[in-house]
Amino acid sequence: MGRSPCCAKEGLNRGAWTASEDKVLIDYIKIHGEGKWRNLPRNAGLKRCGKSCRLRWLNYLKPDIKRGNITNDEEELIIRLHKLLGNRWSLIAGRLPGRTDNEIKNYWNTKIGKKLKTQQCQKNSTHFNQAHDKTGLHALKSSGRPMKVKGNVSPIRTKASRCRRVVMPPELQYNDGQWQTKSTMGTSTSLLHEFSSLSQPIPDKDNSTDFMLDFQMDEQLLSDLLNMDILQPNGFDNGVVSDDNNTCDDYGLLSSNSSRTDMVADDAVRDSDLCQWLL
DNA sequence: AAGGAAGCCAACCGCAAGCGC
DNA sequence: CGCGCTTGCGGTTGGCTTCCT
Repeated sequence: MGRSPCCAKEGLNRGAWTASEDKVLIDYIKIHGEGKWRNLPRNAGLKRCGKSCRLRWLNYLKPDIKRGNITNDEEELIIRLHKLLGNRWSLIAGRLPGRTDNEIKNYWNTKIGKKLKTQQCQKNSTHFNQAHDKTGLHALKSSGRPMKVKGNVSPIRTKASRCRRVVMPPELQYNDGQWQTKSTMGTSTSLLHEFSSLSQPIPDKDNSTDFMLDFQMDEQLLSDLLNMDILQPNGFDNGVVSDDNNTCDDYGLLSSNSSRTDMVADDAVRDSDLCQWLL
């Protein structure tokens, strides 16, 4: 038998939505509400796939969607949340009222990621210049637009991952609801610094910054996380060694598959819990 | 002025979680 | 418990716009 396709591919409109299609969708949802996306197109008389209707509504037509430029405050928040959550755009969007995950994802891919990469490359260039002066790696136009560079510059490729395992350095112990160093057993606040200095790259090149996902942390630690300077390489990722192709790894622009990490605290926190902390 | 490169963003695609039966 | 369906998510694509040479 098999599963029926989400929508019949034939006879459906594709591409950009027209104003009349938008109106039909809006009118239908006004009356019947959201949901039942699969049946919506047929009931509403739209020649669109249900997924397409849902996407159009959620990303564009929904009344509470905020249009217009991302503000500096929003950008700062996105950066911090991304540092904490990785490419979990829906969670990030949940903290930005009126913004959609798609919008934030696009904004990240086109603006923030690039900006951070540029800044890091500029920073690296002071060390990199002497040895790699001819690579053009950090070449920038005066306008700030990156020059076309041949060579080993990789595009930013982030990968979403559902972190189920957390790597903790052996120096840390979980004690009374906190991670503490064996040496100091300090508070979670001081721990942040301790942890930063202790974190090391995983031998099999796991440069992930998302190892903190699903990690059980108290509010104070979360506050520290959100207030960390994203451009401070000595954050979580201190000591992370960039591989040959990715000079900006230590900003968390590249995440990795959590399955490669060793387990210490499995399933410590679910997404919903993380959301609770963020609220 | 024109052609190509890069930027931008809406939309699509495939996968997986969650749910009901 | 297993299966199928629905929904949501994140990565990718395609086309229009803007910028640069």
